[in-house]
Amino acid sequence: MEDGTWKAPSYCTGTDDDVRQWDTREDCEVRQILDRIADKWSLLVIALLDRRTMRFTELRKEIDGVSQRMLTVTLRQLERDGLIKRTVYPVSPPRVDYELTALGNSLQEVTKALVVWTERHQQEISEARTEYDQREILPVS
Amino acid sequence: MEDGTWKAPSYCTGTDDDVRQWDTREDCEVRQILDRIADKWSLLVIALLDRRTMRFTELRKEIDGVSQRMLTVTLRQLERDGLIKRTVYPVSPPRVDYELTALGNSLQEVTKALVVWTERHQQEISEARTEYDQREILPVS
DNA sequence: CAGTATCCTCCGAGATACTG
DNA sequence: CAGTATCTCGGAGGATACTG
Repeated sequence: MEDGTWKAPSYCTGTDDDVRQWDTREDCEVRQILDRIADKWSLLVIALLDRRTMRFTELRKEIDGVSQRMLTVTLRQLERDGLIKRTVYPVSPPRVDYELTALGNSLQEVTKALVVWTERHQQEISEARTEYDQREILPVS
Repeated sequence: MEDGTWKAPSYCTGTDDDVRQWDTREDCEVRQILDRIADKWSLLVIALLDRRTMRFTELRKEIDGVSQRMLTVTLRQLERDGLIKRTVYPVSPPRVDYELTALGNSLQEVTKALVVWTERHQQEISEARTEYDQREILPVS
């Protein structure tokens, strides 16, 4: 941080069997970016913008439960991180379009895999929970 | 919810060009699971358990900043979701091992991709932020 | 329409103390 | 060692009102 020395990537890629060494320091960049991506709304926004341009109100309508403020905050953060592009048309009433950048699109492919995984395994998770909860009720034989 | 009717998958897989229709309802299962996975510590725990068995204190040492309580809570949730297996050895002092289940391992592959993406693009994000912040300081020409 | 600007609430998460 | 049991607090996020 204080000097300009090269910092090794935190997720070291050695031999294929050794891709496991983590930088889990609280202040490391990966943790920070991950926290941002994995927040309450970002994943949803990124998924919805997949190969689509959307306006503010469109996004608001699609994402159940998001407040005006939080959608704005989320969009600003994503824009700041270079993941989405915000285009303002100087017309009245105002019109603002949001779309993924190339960077955002590459992230979208990864997060989509996460969503698809969740879709595909929600049943298993649901069953595991039921089983776990029943064990809790009857801990004694 | 109240009836037993079949609910279509929220992430509809129609033709390959149409994989975009989301169920973004607040109470939908995918949102709930995603919120769980994307919480502050789960991703870290899952990544660390990649092809490894670890004890409680080991995990605590590896994950910078996690409190005893939050590690316990996180591990319990992951166990409940069927993602990790908890093994208690009845010895003194107690010994508890944590490892991924098959389900947990399949998730790990997906989340690893997310971490790798973050690693690979942190520089770009960092630069985008700098540029954005400088635009903010000088909004006028 | 697409936002800001405030105010306020709630609970995720940390700190601390205790235990089988 | 591997946890529980409490208490506490900051800040993420919601509600509402206003505006270019």
